[in-house]
Amino acid sequence: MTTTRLHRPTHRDAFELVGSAFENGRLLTMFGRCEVHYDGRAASTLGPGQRLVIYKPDGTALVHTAENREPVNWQPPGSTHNASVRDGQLQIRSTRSNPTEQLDVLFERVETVSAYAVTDRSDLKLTGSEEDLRQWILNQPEVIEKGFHPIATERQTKAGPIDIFGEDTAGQPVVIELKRRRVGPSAASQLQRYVEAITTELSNPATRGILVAPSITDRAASLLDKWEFEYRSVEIE
Amino acid sequence: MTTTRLHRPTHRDAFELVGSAFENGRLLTMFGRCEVHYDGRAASTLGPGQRLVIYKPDGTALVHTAENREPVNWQPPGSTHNASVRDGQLQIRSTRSNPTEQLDVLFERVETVSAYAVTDRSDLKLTGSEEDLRQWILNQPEVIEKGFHPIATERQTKAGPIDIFGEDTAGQPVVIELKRRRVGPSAASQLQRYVEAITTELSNPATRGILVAPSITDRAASLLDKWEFEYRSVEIE
DNA sequence: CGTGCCAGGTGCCCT
DNA sequence: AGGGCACTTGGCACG
Repeated sequence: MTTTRLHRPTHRDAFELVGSAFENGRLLTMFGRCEVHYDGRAASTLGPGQRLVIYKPDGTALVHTAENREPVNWQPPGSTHNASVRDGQLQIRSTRSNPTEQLDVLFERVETVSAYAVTDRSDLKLTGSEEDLRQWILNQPEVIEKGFHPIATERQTKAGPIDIFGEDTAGQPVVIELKRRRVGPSAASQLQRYVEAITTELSNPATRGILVAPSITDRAASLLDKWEFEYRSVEIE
Repeated sequence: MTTTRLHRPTHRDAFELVGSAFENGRLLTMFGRCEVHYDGRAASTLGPGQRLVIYKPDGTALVHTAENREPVNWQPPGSTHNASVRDGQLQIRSTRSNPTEQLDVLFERVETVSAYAVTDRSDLKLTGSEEDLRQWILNQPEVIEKGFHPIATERQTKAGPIDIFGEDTAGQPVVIELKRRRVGPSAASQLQRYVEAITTELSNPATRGILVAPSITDRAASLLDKWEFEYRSVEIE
């Protein structure tokens, strides 16, 4: 049996199903009126209301309202779930350590519980990431400039890894920072840290910095300007 | 009736329920074997497998597997959902514009569909945010240093808004950047941009920069060192 | 609307 | 385990 469902169960019945779902590694969804208390990295309280609550076999807990992509409360993977019935409420506590945090969902009334056995899966293939942008540039270095020669990706520096490190026709070092979408000041600062690290490491003040992105804000542009860095507009394919 | 459920429905029956759920602003959950295609800011394909799919009345779509907090695929709020039956599959397409993107979920088999009417709600109260940290410091400026005098929060500069702007006992300007958790190089750079903006604006090279956070990485510390900025360790309460 | 930035960010990879 | 960073980041507040 791959699916077990209860409609308007007693707390005791819901408790039984929830407990066995946790034991057997089922994916669990619950809908009902509940309040939620979180304490850990921050602390929060969510007053009574109807929510969709999801418990995953990997320890994830999600509390969803009718709005937004983000759960209003959650617990990350690696947590352990525990159900109990007390004071006329079905309480489900999700706990983890490092950092220590716990999520309590207290159901006043459970409308629906469903437990699913998830066996069949396959992985996501995604294109259009920064990694794809990098491959595209490595295959056609001339989109940076004529004669640009890539030497390494993820080249390590004291300031962190450079997306693409290379040389121009004059043999001068070139530091390239890639972004798959419109960038602001932080990307310019990031490039600056890398260029400075390379400049110091190679003792070569002629090191160039190039920011590659589909577009750029005014503030980012003036930062590049100040540091005499360059910008290449590259549309994501 | 607040909840409608179908177990192993025909595509036609599922289509009817899904369509009316979209029309009536219901919260919808579906579990079944499906494949997913996304095209928009990036592009992705998810091969056949069992997933939990959620459609919210605000236009959100979420495709969850049995692992992780994040949906494997999704569509943000503001999208519109549309169901159809074709080629023996139940297709649900979620579309939005600006940016243009679309998500197709193709159910080969629907195990369960549930539509919930969500009427009862209340809002989240959260404590321990950066805003709380700011208020805590404004109430006790001496945690920064004896005689520190806050003048403004969110003070605007050419580089962006300063968390707390103030003066020390010598009357010198002080720029404070707050972080609620351990910080890396980007926070140091952020502080640097603000201090430079203030230094320029006030023509006062004695402007001080202070980073306030529970802890700090080595790289961030050496950046602060280089720029002669200071660091105050403040535990979140 | 775009710009900028926080988030209980999450997830991935690397050391 | 910690560091650094990308992410279809999402969400908010402000100009």
